[in-house]
Amino acid sequence: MQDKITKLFKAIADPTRRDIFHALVIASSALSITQISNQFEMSRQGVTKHIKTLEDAGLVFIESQGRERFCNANPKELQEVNKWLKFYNKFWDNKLESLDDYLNSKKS
Amino acid sequence: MQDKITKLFKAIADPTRRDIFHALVIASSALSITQISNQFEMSRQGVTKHIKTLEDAGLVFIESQGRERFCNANPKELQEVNKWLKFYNKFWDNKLESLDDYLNSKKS
DNA sequence: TTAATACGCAACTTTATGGTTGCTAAAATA
DNA sequence: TATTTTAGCAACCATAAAGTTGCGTATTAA
Repeated sequence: MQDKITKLFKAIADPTRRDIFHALVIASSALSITQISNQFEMSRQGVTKHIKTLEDAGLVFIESQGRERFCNANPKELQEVNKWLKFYNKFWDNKLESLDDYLNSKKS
Repeated sequence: MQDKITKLFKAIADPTRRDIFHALVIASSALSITQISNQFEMSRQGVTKHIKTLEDAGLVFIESQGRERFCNANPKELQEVNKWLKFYNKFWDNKLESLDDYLNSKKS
């Protein structure tokens, strides 16, 4: 339905999902769905949906253990965002050499 | 209604808007609404809406000249995304020192 | 001054998104 | 075994988002 990078951008475009993701990143261990939803003023189902979105985007992975599902952040996936940004960095970064490089590569 | 960073993330979460933004970044000069919409298989109004979203996010600024409205990319605004990413970089970057720094700063 | 061009505004349609509740099933506990 | 806990699934609702068409208006060109 949607390409990977779009899924990723959409996942982090929602403030609640950024919060959930952040909670998982700074957590010292994996958190169950219930543990996460207790931290938010929202139904468990609402949280579950957000986690599904994060999972689809590759930002979260889940390990089932008995009846519980432990969620882990996968911040490495944000490298994709970083890659996307990299091209545009040339246009605002202080390292103007990069822009030069880009312009030269365009000519050749 | 929405905070700045959310607007920014939502703006770049749409593939068409990323395309429009990209077209503006690599354009050698500012492009009018009509010039942009000619590059897309979409009505001019559709493009106008996207540009409004990009403008609200600070990614595009417009200079009116007569009956025309010339659009310019403002890639510098992506610094905000970069800032947001920076925190999570610690968790996947090769520079593990940064992670160390972070963990130490947590303890103290 | 007439005609064409560039554009905004408003209304409307469709589909996505964010969220809810109710129910069911599996696993853990008493 | 009976009960509580954890969580998925499905249906539903409200609002937002993506896109369209039609129309009015200012500016430029003929």
